[in-house]
Amino acid sequence: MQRMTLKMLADHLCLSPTTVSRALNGYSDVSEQTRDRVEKAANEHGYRPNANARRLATGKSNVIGFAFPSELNPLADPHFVEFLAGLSEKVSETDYDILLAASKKGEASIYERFAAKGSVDLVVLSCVDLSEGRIVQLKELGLPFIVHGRTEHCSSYPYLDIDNYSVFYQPTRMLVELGHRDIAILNGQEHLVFALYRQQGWEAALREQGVEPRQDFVRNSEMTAERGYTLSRELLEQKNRPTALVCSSTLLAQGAYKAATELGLSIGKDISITAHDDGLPQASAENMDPPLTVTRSTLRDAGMEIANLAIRQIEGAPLSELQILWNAELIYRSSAGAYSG
Amino acid sequence: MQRMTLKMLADHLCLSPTTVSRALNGYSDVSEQTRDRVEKAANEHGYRPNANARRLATGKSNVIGFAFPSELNPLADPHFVEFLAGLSEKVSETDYDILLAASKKGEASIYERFAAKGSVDLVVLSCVDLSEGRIVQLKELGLPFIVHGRTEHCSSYPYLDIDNYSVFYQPTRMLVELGHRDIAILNGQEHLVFALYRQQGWEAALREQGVEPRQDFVRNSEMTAERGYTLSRELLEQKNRPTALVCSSTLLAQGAYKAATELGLSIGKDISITAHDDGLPQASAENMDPPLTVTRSTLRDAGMEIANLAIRQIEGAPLSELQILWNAELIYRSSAGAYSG
DNA sequence: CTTTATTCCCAAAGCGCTTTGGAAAATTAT
DNA sequence: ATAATTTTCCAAAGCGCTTTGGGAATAAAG
Repeated sequence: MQRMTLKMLADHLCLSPTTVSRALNGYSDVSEQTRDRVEKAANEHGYRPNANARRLATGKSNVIGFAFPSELNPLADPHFVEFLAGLSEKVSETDYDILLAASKKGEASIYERFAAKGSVDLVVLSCVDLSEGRIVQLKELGLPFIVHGRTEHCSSYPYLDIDNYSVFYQPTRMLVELGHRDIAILNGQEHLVFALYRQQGWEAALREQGVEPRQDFVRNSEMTAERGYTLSRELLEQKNRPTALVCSSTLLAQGAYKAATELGLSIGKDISITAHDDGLPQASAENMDPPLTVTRSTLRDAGMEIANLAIRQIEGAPLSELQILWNAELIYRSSAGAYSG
Repeated sequence: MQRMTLKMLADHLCLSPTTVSRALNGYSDVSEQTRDRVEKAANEHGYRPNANARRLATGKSNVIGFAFPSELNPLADPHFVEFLAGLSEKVSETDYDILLAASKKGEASIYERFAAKGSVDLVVLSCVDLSEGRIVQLKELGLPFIVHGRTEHCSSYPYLDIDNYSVFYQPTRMLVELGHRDIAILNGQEHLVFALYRQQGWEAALREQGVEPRQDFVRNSEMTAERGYTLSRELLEQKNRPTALVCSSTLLAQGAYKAATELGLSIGKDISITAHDDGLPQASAENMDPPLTVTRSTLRDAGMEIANLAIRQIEGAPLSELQILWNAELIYRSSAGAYSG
């Protein structure tokens, strides 16, 4: 079966391709009557404009790109996958698509390709770290982008981020007020921006109460249950063990639960545990035993919002509307309790 | 900075666009000398043909599509993610891209869009189930596809699959020879084709030795550690419990290990456990304690091979070269042992 | 009834590439 | 020397769409 083209449809309707195109694209200079006729015929014949022809004509691809270096496969990280799920769910409600590109030669080469080939309108950046070369490169290439997260110079580009400072500030402060002094953190990898901000939030909350943050109570690692377990064992087996653990992910907290349990510590009594909850289905905070105190902000929502922002950016929204900071609220559950000296 | 076009490059070289295009595309009717000159200039100026223009001209998009219904998000399944990682890793070595599309209205609507818009050369199907409507639809649409897995009428389309019959036949047979009679299976969801074939392999291995397969020893479910745990508890707590468990995934086996351990059963002695090993990094069979006996065939390799096949298919390889069946070898480790009545 | 707006439609010119079908120049054959 | 090839290049015609810049009706205003 021959694919239906604009011209064929036009011939069929005894109209010019111009008019059919304009009718379908909602221009006002076509009568309602013809527009109806055109739309009906288009539906009947299952006509869809050829994507590539349209892209060539408009210079827009309606594609959102996502690149990653294949060695550090983000697909292996449930946090990232959850984000991507939100992104693609939202994008699929629109006429945009998502292009995935992995490369052994790093993202830089992909962006360069994207930019030169024009196969993508915008790229989404995630897992930003402190020395974010990608942003510089994308600016040079003139390839629009949106960042999930922020770097230091975030004022000049669109982003969506959560207030990571407060993500650790809030639970730490709460724990201090519950009487805890020895509060350790299980954080994400230290090159990641969010991890830095979270650590700062933790330090600030402690210092406010006159507690000097102990650097030996800081752990940075991949956010998996396994690592959470290992690091928690380390921390909790010391003689001067922390009485509370603030984790960057519910996965880390899962590991912490296991370690605490093995060491015979009662969670919420002998040891208080909190985490940031990204809404991973594999590690739901409320179903843990005991239920886990968290700051919550789901990655799925973030993915969806990034999709919104991306599309609005492509359609020309001003920068000011494309910089969003979400707050994560503290949800108290029984995994945290008063210090029992 | 203005994007470099073919025409600009041609002007710069005092050649016609035709010649430049043909030089870059390896046609033989351009002298080696000019070809060199063209290639050098193209590199210098970072010229890449505009993807959309090329697509329009050639009618090929160089894009491999992947669709999924957004409610049943395959990204949540580590098995699928591992497959996708392999796929994208391989694809990224070529000039192809991967388009991801999620839809609430099911894959059907996506394929229809893909076909009508011409945004994709081929789609990859995975998680095929018995009543595979997608295949019928794609044939009708004339949209090329390749299947990871098979259905019953697999002779007419390209696929890559592993011999799932033997995936369960081999370990079951081995277990029977070790003296086991009561062998239960923890299989994938029953609507999935691979689960069916595996079950048949299990049944055959039992019947060959005169053991009638017990239907109450069959469990079908999502392949997660949690489900593996629950189902194993169920099975092992019965009075007439199975003495061996054959699992469809190392994740299920992880759950089985936990259940067995909790019930005080020594793995490899009181209870033998085997699994199919998809090569998930989260659940490595050799690192389990005791090391897990498996049939192994990694999903990452499958993803890479599907990428190869997809591209060869697009480039016109005959069907006969595009139907591949892999065997999964049995790797014996100490999680399985002789029946100790 | 003319003039000025409005409404509705379309011819033609691209978008940036590939491909077809020669043509000119350089080689080889006669 | 001319004729027959071979080599090397290019003009022009698309691919299927959007957009520009009118033009022919029709309606409103003078």
